Order: sequence, then structure tokens, then C-alpha cells
Amino acid sequence: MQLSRAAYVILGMVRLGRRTGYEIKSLVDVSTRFFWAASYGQIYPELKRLEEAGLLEGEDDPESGRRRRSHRLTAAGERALHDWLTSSEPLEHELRDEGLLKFFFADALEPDERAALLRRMREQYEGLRQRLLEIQPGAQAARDERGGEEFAYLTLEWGISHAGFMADWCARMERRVKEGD
Amino acid sequence: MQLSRAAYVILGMVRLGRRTGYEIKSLVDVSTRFFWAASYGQIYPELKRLEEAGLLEGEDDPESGRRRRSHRLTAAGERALHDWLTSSEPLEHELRDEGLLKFFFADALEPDERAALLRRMREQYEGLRQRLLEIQPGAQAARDERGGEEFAYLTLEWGISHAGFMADWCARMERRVKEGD
DNA sequence: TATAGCATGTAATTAGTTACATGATTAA
DNA sequence: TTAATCATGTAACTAATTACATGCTATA
Repeated sequence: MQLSRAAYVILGMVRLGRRTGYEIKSLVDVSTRFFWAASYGQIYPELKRLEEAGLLEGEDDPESGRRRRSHRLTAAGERALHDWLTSSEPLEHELRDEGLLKFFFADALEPDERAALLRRMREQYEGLRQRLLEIQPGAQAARDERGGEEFAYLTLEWGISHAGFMADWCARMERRVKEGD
Repeated sequence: MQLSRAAYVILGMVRLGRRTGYEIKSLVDVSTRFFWAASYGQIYPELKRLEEAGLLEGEDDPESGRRRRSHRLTAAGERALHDWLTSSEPLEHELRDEGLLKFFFADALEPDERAALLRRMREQYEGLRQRLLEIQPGAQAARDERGGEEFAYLTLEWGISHAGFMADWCARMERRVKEGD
């Protein structure tokens, strides 16, 4: 049974204690979405499929009047997640960065336009870095409170240093296109 | 008139002297595809649309028996490309990295499995770096021969140092998960 | 003479986002 | 009481890949 990547996102999130589609999406939006996005349009149908496949067990959990379906991993679900995590298939990797694409074509620009492009790119990466730094305290708390969110926290650190790498590269190029002026 | 990103890839590639769909795809495959991919299924229909919109001018160019359509930018095409390059719209940015996604869920793994994941990630980034280093001599030659491929070359340098950054990060994490063992 | 490369194109599929509808609960 | 948040779900759309069909030319 070949599962989609979205399915593994869900299995992993349920393993981290996110029981509902809503909770899964909320965590995705402040974590994996920087390297693997997922929308409601994927999450809810996939939750249903995973239940039907016996990898998740769902339970209606009224908690009052509000409708709410709570999920947990079955043994088969745990196994499917682990098999994917340890599989030796090539790891998918894909980047779309419009800034780099424009930079690739920057021979068509004037020196000041090149500098402006790099400044915008740098500002966007610095903005991303700021947003991640704002997420950090909450992530740190979650790591300390909950068991087993150590690696979630480490990917946040990756995000911060990666955004820093990109911003630095932009700054370096900015200086370079200005002196070549 | 709102153009797709693929349209700008094509306009930019034609500006760099790639006249046919085939030539465009060939350059994409060793350059932008590392930060912006494009397939034949996008390129040929888009070339036709850009001609119909008057941004490209196409000419059948038999060159013998083989069918071949040669394109060049019109003034409107040049303008559309320039407008996009200098536009202040937010720059799209999207990453999908299965290695990072697995790392995010690595609390579910044993210490040796974590190290194995990071080793595979590092090997993949080192492999990418090698492939880019192999492309480099050709890109350097193109930069020196042709006018106006300076920035194409600089994005290759970005790719090499970026792959290096990722490989180094993996190596650092590999050491870290081993000592926490 | 056969294989690799040049060259164009599209049909079918898959993946994914967007936008909306619905309604309960909690905090200001 | 009103806005924000919790919560589920899907229909319509858009984007993009894959896989194929076709056929010429140059080279080993």
C-alpha cells in the first residue's frame, strides 16, 4: 500500500498527539509548511482514507455540542510511519523560489534594479527569519512540556539558520552588484 | 494580462538566446530546475500562447528536413519580462523536502535510525553538490563566450554553496544525534 | 545500421489550492 | 453581542507531471 506524503504528515502529527484535522492543520501551519505544506483539502479526505485502511482509529468525541473526531494511531499506522521514516527510497526534494528565478535572468536588469531585487529577496528572508524567531518560544515550551517534540524543535532551528543563510547570500550579492556598478 | 511563472521562464530563456522549446527545456534542466522546474507539457503550449499574445515572434526554420520553430522576443515581450523582474509583488517561495519532513518526525526513531536518516540526507545533498560542480565548467564557458549569462552562472554558485550548507547542517545533526546516544 | 540526440506536441492523470458552507464555543 | 477560534467538509479549479507518439539527423 503506497501512501501519499500527506498521509505520512498526518500519521506523524497524530503520533505527536494532534488528534483532529483542525489540530493537525494548526501545527502544520507553524511547522512543516515551511518544507512540506498541507491543506484542509488534503487533510480531511486523507484522515478518512487512513481510517478505512486501518492505520488510524477515529472516535466521535462530542465534548459538548461541537462535533469533533479524535484520532489515534493503530499498530499498523505506527508501522507504516516507521517504515516510511526508515525507507531508503530517494528523498523527494523540490524548491520553487521566484527570487532566484528572477536573479537567474538579472542580466536583463540595470545595476540599480539588480540591487533592488536582491534587497527585496533579503527582506523576505529576513521577514521569514523573524516569523520563525517569534514561533520559537512556543516551540521551546512544547518541547519542554510534551515528550517527543525534540526534533520538531530542531527543524525550527534549521529554518532560522536557513533563512539566515539565504539573507546573508542576498546581502553578499547586493554588495557585489553594487561594486560592479 | 497576468502571465504564469512558466511564461516568464520562457521569455527569459528566449532572451538568453534559446530559440526552440527543446533548447529552452535543455537549459532549464541544468539550471532553473533546481529552483524552478518546467516540463514540455508547460513549455510548448505556453510558447504558442506567448506568440498569440504577441510577446514572442515565432518562425519556422527548416534548416533542412527537420521541423523547428525559432522564437525571439518582441518589444512587448521584452517589456513583460522586465516588468515582472522589477515588480514588487511578494516573491513566491516554496520548499518540499522529504528529508526535513522525516527529520521533523524523528522522535519516532531509534538513535541509529536517526543517524542513518541524516546520513542519507547528507549524501543526497553532497550528490547534488557534485552534479552542480560537474555542470560548472560548461556554465563558466557559456558565461565567457556568450554575453549576458553572468547571473545564470551566479545562481549555479548559489546552488553549490546552498547544497554545501544543507550537507553541513546534516553532518552537524548527525554528530549531535550520535553523542546524545 | 543503430543509437543518441534534436525537435514538437498532447492526452491522461495526479496533486494540490482556494473558496466556500456550516455551525458550535469562548473571550472581549 | 460580536468577533475570534474551534471544527468539519467538499466542489471547483489550476497547475503540473508523466508518458507517449512522431520523425528527422548526426555519429560511432
